[in-house]
Amino acid sequence: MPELPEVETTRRGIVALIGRRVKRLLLRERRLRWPPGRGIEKRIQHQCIKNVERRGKYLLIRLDRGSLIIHLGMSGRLHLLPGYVPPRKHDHIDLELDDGGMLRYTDPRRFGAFIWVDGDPLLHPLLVGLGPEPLDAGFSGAYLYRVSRNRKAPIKAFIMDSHMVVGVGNIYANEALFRAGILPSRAAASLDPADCRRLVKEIRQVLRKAIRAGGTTLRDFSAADGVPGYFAQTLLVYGRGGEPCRKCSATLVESRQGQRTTVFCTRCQH
DNA sequence: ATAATAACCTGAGGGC
DNA sequence: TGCCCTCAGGTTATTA
Repeated sequence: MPELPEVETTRRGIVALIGRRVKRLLLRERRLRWPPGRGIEKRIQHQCIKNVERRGKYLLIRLDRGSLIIHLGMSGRLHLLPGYVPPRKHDHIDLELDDGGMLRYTDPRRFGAFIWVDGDPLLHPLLVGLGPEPLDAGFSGAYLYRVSRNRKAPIKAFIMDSHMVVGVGNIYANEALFRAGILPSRAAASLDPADCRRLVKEIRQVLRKAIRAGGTTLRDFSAADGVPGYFAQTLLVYGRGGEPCRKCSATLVESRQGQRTTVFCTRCQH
């Protein structure tokens, strides 16, 4: 479900947690992609929430003596509720606050994660090897050119690899490659410095615009207050296979690349 | 080390 | 209405 813009939208929707205190954690289902550690309920109880951050597609909720690492997987959502609401199917975790509010974690497919860590969350094995944030200065054309040398993998798979750069999922990989005029199937190493500069520029731009729009809502994504994202109206290729290219009117081609639907224009992308 | 595939899950939608 | 198939915004583990 969520790529970087949707996770960032979620983060902004839950910053109101800061300064509030945990009354208790209610775990109805612990069979997630990475299960919450044993004893998480006891460890988090009565702690004050200090900050709400994001690293790639991970949300980091920092408390007095430790942090929550939350990943939404494909179908995860977080909702900040002002008071008690009866839980529905797939409402796996409630973080109850001492003022009566609660943060509810919902995830039908259970590909997500809700983990407690005592130490620095950035040193957790899931986070420690991650590539640069795409909106930080460390993600530059020069960087992409350097790390893609001798890499035969398709450039689309390459930019979706979180060890190269975080936050780029299937929607925005398709969109950025179209905007940069680069075919998704090209070997990463075949990009020259100008290609890399263009691609980095378009990745950054499309992510920034999507954040501004509140993310992309295709089926079920919404911000923590329930408001959907509006970036779907801006998508140029994703979900448009067989339809005319918005730049040149040629029919967009849809194929499958590494189990992922890939859409591109053979006239605009080379 | 790198690249390709399988695996983890549930739900929605299409064809019959 | 039901059954079977495919697909879905992610990531790791396993295999060559």
